[in-house]
Amino acid sequence: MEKIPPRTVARLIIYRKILNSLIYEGVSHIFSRKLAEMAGCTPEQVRRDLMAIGYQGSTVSGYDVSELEYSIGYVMDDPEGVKIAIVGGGLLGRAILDYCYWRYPNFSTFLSFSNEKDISDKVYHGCKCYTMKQIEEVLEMETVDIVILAIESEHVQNLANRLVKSGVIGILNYTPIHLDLPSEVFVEDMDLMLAIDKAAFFVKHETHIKKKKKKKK
Amino acid sequence: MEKIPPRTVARLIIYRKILNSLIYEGVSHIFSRKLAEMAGCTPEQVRRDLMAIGYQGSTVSGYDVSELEYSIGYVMDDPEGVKIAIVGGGLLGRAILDYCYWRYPNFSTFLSFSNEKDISDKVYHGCKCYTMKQIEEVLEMETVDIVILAIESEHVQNLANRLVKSGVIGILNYTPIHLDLPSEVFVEDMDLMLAIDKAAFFVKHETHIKKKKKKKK
DNA sequence: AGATTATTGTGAATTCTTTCACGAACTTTT
DNA sequence: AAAAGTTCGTGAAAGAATTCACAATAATCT
Repeated sequence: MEKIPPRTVARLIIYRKILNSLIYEGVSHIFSRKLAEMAGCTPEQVRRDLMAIGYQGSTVSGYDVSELEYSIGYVMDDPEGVKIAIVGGGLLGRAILDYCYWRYPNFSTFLSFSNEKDISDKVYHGCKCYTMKQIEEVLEMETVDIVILAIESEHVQNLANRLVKSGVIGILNYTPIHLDLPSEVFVEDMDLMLAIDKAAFFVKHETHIKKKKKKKK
Repeated sequence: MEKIPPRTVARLIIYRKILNSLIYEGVSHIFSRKLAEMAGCTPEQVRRDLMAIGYQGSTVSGYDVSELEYSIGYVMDDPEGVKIAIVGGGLLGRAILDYCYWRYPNFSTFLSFSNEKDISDKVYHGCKCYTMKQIEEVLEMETVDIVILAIESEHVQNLANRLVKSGVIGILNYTPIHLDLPSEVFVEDMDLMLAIDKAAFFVKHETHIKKKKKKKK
């Protein structure tokens, strides 16, 4: 399979979420125009993106919702699933855990690490909780692919190094500290303040407004 | 001033955060190479980005940290500041509020709306808290530019419409529901699960790995 | 049964972004 | 004082992503 462009990947994930809710609602087919509208992009993008995964629709009824959902999953999901841990039992960590609890599509394991006494050693939403000291020990037993970092501590870089050494290959970094890690590790800095700053700029400069639709001839 | 490319805006915000911590540490000058390393991008990108805001460095000592920080602020900040409200007093809402409390650079007002009885009518980190019912009433008195949506409710679209009608022009949407709003409104969907899905894909497909540095001749 | 309309798939054009490559300015080394 | 090494700024090339525009197809209307 050809390499899928990153922007396409991001949108495919969105389409998939929409398709799943359409399945739930009992919708059987959808046109690129409608899907684009629901996803917040253009119909052309939808069609190009689906080209990338080789899914073909019909000019009559558009795309078969279930089939398409399956096709996206086929291309994107790893058959072994993805194992995830959350580090940090504060407000944010627990918020994310709650969030995941309600709708985790294809992630097999969840683990949680935290220093908070009342959280460690419990099972929360089916998710085993440990103390931070146990990280190495636990990751020795259970493989974890992605760690969600949601702590306030200063020693995040150190912690990240420990995680990578224990076999973690992806980090979602909710701390405001930029992490420097080997390039094989996927790191996404999710700094909440940066998102606000960005919104502030675009709102004030009106740079985000799309150009007008051009007239039909 | 020429329109600043969106990617550049995103990076400028990152540079600025770094520059502020450098100021705090007493560093007076920095080279594009170092700044790039700290920001996770290339020196060429740094130099191009700074071109976009018309800041000139020196070939000898690089960029003056304070001056550059000021220049970025001059281009990006609205002199009137940005007024922000958080809707939702659950774990996520409070996490974000805590987060903002520690480091809000140039946002003037914070308001918070929530249904939780024990949160409304309080002042939290200097942030006035109201019930959701008071939204129109409060927004009539105080302008709010950006709202951070951090609720679990189903009627998010409705709520968003109300907010926009009350003058809100930007929304950071932490709910999993895609919002359909007039194109003048800046909306960023921040669905936490999508971030995980994306990480899962890139981790498993190793698409994120940069190509090797090429040899010097 | 022909004209009209809607939709997909996709080459080609366009726009946006990154990277390359090198001149100019200055410092340090030999 | 010449050579070698930095670094910045930037034109130009390369690479990605989006958008345009239209052929192909099938349904519906007149």
